[in-house]
Amino acid sequence: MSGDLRANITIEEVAASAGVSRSTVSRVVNGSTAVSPAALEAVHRAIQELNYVPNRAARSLARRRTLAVALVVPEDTGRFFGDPFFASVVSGVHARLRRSEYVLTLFIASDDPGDKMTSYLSSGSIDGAIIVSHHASDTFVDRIASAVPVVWGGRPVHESSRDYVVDVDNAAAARTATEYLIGRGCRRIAMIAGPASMPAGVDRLTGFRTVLEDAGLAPAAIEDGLFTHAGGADAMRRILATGAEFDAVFASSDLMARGALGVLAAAGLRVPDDVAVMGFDDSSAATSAEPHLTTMRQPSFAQGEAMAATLVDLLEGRSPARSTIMPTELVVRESA
Amino acid sequence: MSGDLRANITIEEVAASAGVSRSTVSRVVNGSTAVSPAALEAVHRAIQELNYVPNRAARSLARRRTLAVALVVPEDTGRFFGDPFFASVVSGVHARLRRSEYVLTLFIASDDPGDKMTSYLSSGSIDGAIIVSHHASDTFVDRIASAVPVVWGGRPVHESSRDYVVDVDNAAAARTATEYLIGRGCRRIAMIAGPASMPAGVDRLTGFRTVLEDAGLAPAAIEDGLFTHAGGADAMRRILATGAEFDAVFASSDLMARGALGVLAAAGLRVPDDVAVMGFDDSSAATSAEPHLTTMRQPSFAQGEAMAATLVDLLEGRSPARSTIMPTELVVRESA
DNA sequence: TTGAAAGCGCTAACAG
DNA sequence: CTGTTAGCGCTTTCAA
Repeated sequence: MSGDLRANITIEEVAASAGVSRSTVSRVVNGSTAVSPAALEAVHRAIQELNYVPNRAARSLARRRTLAVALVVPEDTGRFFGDPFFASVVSGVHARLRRSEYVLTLFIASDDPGDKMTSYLSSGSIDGAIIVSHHASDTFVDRIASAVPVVWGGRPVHESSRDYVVDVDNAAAARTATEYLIGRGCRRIAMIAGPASMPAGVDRLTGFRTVLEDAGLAPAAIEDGLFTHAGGADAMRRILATGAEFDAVFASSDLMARGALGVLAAAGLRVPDDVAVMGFDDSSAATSAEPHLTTMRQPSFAQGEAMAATLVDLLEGRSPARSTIMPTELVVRESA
Repeated sequence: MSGDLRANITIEEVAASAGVSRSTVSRVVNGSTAVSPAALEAVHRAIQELNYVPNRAARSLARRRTLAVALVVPEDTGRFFGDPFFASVVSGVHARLRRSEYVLTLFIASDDPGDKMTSYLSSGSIDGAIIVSHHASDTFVDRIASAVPVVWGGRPVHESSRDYVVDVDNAAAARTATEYLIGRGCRRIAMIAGPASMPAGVDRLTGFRTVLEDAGLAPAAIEDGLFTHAGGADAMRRILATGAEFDAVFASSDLMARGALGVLAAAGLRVPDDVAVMGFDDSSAATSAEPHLTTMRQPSFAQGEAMAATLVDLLEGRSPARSTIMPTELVVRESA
């Protein structure tokens, strides 16, 4: 059993069964139009009957493509896997890829220049990559982007004209969130921001600041929550420790908001009565939080699908949009 | 750029450069011993100089193997990605695979009998699989296991003599945890268990019950927390709602324990003063919880490595142990 | 519209 | 120990 070949039927057998040549079978499999209806029909029947599935290695070899794309995850896997937002993005990527001929390989990238990453990439193990969560300090992303076509989930730290990106308008979304808080009567709003090394973190902070400024308000506090649960909790503790007064906290991710919630509860503060809490993402963390989070929804699954679709288009020679901006939406629940 | 071939050098060029035949190069690449020191040396130099990396599709085609293994994730991705325990397992799997010739593909499996999963598996897209988080109701696992060699992370629901599994002694670990709680003076212990459809959930519950029985104690309550954060919180609420008295709660995972912690705090109960809380896993959730969780450590990264190692051995014709039981360890922090 | 033929880059007998 | 010889299963000119 171990590793041996399942005697799959080949294109040759399909051809024989359909009474045509290999070439013709190949043509119908690959959707060429130059096939007579009769042949088409015969081949389809043969494929059906024999349950033919093309051998991917052979195709790959002949076409000089790997038919695989990588989902690039930073070596610090907790950063990625810890956030339910990404679970949903991955589902979307997978869903779209499933309808394509590409498989999704998991690629945990490290910044160690000594690792075999580059040789892996250039050995043609991958036709393209989707890079989702990266910091300014991650140098591996450049190595990857220079080796294969890349689609970015969220605008990259170093933007270049060759980039393809799927994103939301983070600044606008943060503005909407902040305006909601102000509309609700909050005046001393603290922010638990994402790291300054990540575009999403920066853009949301910018949106927040803009609205506050326009309203003639000053941030009650701003702390980096690292986009993690623990980081959000720590940030909340730091804000509490400063003794600053605040009637709301806006966290750049639901995960951080949930971390903050725990600290707030431990400090005896009521949400939303004493302090309103606003999240971002509308990931499953929003509804697993207590109380449920008011948040800005990102269409995570659709974002994943869009990333995959963009990459597939790119690899198949079509010309996808360089930038796909997905809509966000305010979701009001209990926390604010 | 899109999808085109990077003109990689081939085995032929290496052979020419080294002054030997393709076969000899192939032999050294594949570690055959039957090569003269001189040839070995020459080939190695040529490989180095030319920066040769074998084409994986060609190898795959010739060897009739895909050189890819799948990490099987249940369609409900949140179940998997939401738990930091798995982030660590995946890292371990990846780390081990990196030293092999296999790539890791992500395979989101569904129970939909109509999907193309089976044809995917039998089209030889994968040489083997690692299945990590599955319920009794997941039927896809059987389809996978009957198509390719499988290594189970945690004993499978339906055990068969052909299985290879990497696990911890869940019952023993739960016993240790429970004994610790009793030793600490707790007498009314509630449990937030994993689902009855998952072996790990069942085994831990069994361990808990055994110790209680031996001590002449009865469980204060038992609720299913679904191995999720939200499920843990809900379970805690249910326990609170019954009005049962308890001085400790033992959760089958850190994630559930953290969910419970939030509810406890909201209810005004002090941990560990009013109630001791014990987790399981020692994942990052243990230290992102407030207070930090006392828990049973599982060597998650090593478990991942062991799973991958077992699968690689299997695929390469070696005979790995059918069962690898990894050690657990009590980690005392603040919560109990 | 179709088939023949020539590979894609590598492995694996089989001789020698 | 090493080279020769066949493929692995599919795509893709090139003629017909």
